[in-house]
Amino acid sequence: MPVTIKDVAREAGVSVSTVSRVLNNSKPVSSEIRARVLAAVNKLNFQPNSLARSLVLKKTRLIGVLVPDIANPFFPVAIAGIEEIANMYGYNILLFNTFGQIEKELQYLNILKEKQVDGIIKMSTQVTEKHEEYFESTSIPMVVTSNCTEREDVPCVVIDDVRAAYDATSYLISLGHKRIGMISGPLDDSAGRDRFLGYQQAMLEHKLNIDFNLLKQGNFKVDSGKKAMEEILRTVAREELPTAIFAANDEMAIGAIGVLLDNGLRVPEDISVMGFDDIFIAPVFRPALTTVKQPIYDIGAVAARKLVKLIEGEKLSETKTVLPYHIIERNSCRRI
Amino acid sequence: MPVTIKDVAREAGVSVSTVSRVLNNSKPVSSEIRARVLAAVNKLNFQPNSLARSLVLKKTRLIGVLVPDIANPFFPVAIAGIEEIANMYGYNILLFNTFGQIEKELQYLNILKEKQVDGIIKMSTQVTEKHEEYFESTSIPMVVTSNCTEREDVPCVVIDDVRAAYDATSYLISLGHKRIGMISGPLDDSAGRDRFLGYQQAMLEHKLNIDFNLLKQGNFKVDSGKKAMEEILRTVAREELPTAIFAANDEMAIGAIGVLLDNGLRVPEDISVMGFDDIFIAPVFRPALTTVKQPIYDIGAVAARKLVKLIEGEKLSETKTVLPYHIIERNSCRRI
DNA sequence: GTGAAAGCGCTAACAG
DNA sequence: CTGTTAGCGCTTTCAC
Repeated sequence: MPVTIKDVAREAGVSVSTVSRVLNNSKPVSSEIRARVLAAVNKLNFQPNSLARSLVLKKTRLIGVLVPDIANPFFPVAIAGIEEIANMYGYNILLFNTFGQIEKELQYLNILKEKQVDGIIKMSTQVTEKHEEYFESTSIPMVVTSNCTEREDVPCVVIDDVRAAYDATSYLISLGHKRIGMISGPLDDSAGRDRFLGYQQAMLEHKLNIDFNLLKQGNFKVDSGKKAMEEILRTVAREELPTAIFAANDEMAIGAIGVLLDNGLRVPEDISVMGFDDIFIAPVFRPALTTVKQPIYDIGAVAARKLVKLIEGEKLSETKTVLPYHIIERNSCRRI
Repeated sequence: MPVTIKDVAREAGVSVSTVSRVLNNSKPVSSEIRARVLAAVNKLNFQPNSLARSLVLKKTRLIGVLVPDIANPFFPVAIAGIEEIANMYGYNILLFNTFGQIEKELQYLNILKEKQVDGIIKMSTQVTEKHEEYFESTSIPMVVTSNCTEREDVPCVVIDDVRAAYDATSYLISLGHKRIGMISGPLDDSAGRDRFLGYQQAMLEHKLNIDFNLLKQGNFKVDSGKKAMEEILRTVAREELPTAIFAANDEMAIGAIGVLLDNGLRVPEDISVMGFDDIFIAPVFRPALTTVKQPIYDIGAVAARKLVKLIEGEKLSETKTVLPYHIIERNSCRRI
């Protein structure tokens, strides 16, 4: 039913190869014939079938993107960055939400292979043995973000989460805080683990005691931040409360602040709270969130740029790109 | 290089059609041969090339999704709904960010056609003549959200934005407010237009004056809410200030509240602010946002369900699905 | 410059 | 039940 290259050829009175040539500018075609072909294309409103094209070219101009949780405000921004660059180079995005489930991710990785995507961007979460197998078994270029593996051959774009968390914690310490709690992310997630490591490192290095009662693990969502804070409030005596809380992301920080406020505690007067990411809400939240700003959009954009290079066989100037972060001082932390 | 169905056939000592049959369970195959084929598939780690498959089947199991702005927290949640249902039925998502630009959207629509997607979900923004042409020219099933057209044949899933905005405004009125301003969305966006209409309707019906100085247009982003509020503050005398502001979405409401707070005005004591959408931040924001809750995830899920039905030739029980909304009373609006 | 024909990897008649 | 074969719509040698 749809019009094919054959129809165009017939209409223009030429061969299909000629049509293909003018469509792709792959070989010189006399201007007279070119015009006839173009006219036919227009008249029939022909649109090439990219499946057929891809099948012979072995190129789909498709990039698979795996995110753990698209509803987490971090990822849409990164995806926007990916999309923008990908589009610029003529690639489109096949999106998969893994819910952080490793089996789902593996399953999707297989689908991506079947769909013959030209490349894959895998955002955060862990890299398991199964992944390693996958890396071995396929030659689809892949770049990962927020999580460099030990494998030298898998390019990645990250920030230095450990150092960022170290700096954030040190910032809190420089403000005079000594009892600093942390609401961490899941420890099987690299960002979760690294940020916890950074916190630990800073505490240790400053000879500050880590009170395990002030340590809670969340899942990067608002609710888990709430729960963590509630638990701290419930289990820790008033006078033992931390003077500062470092949350592994802004969402959890916001959840924690809500609970604090609801319990008549003031932020930052009674307790300082520091976030991580600097999502859109951080500057407008009250108190405006003191946080670690990640170049979220750029993470996506750089990953996409890297992947495109990889796909097109260019050399990467560096396989691991570390992007800068900044501590943004706002109003949720105070000097004591 | 990659292993094809031919390789499997050779390995198993059967014909390609037999391999195809066991892979698709399309025809009975003796269990002995089936086992041999499966063994070969495993041994060679064969993965069918879905391009070739799609080319002959004329079915890609791909759904194109067009969103105006993936960074707007509304859409990721809707996308999650789409993804979940689509996946359940074996479809994957091709994502496009249109930035609200109509030409970009049209361009993407063409790409989707070339990519032979089985269906399209188009979220919000307008439906122009060009779109109409597109609808005419293609037979790809499409469902639109947040924006029903006059075309009876294009299924959609929406909430009644006019009535929701009407109810929201009436709610404010019922609280005793008379000077109610509005920060609307772009009027060429259906949600923007309808919500403004609903506001207008409620005001008129309650014989309340609409002060044009209290009307500002934003673009659904936090910053535009800020700007709108700043402008109102700058141009309107203190004693003429509205007692309530209705923002066309939560982001703008949050932006507005920030400006109010920064200017020493209290929310809701001095000015009430009502939002729309109930994005994740609404309940945790301070003051917790009084808003109109849309079933965001469901909008995506229902749209996807509808589209799948359409693709698979099932009858739709209704072409237009109107989902319920609810006014959520929290702390950003007060009775005066 | 242009056309004929092979083939990308798979499915689905059509025979047997 | 199983194999042979003809395409799906396109690109690309290879001749002319």
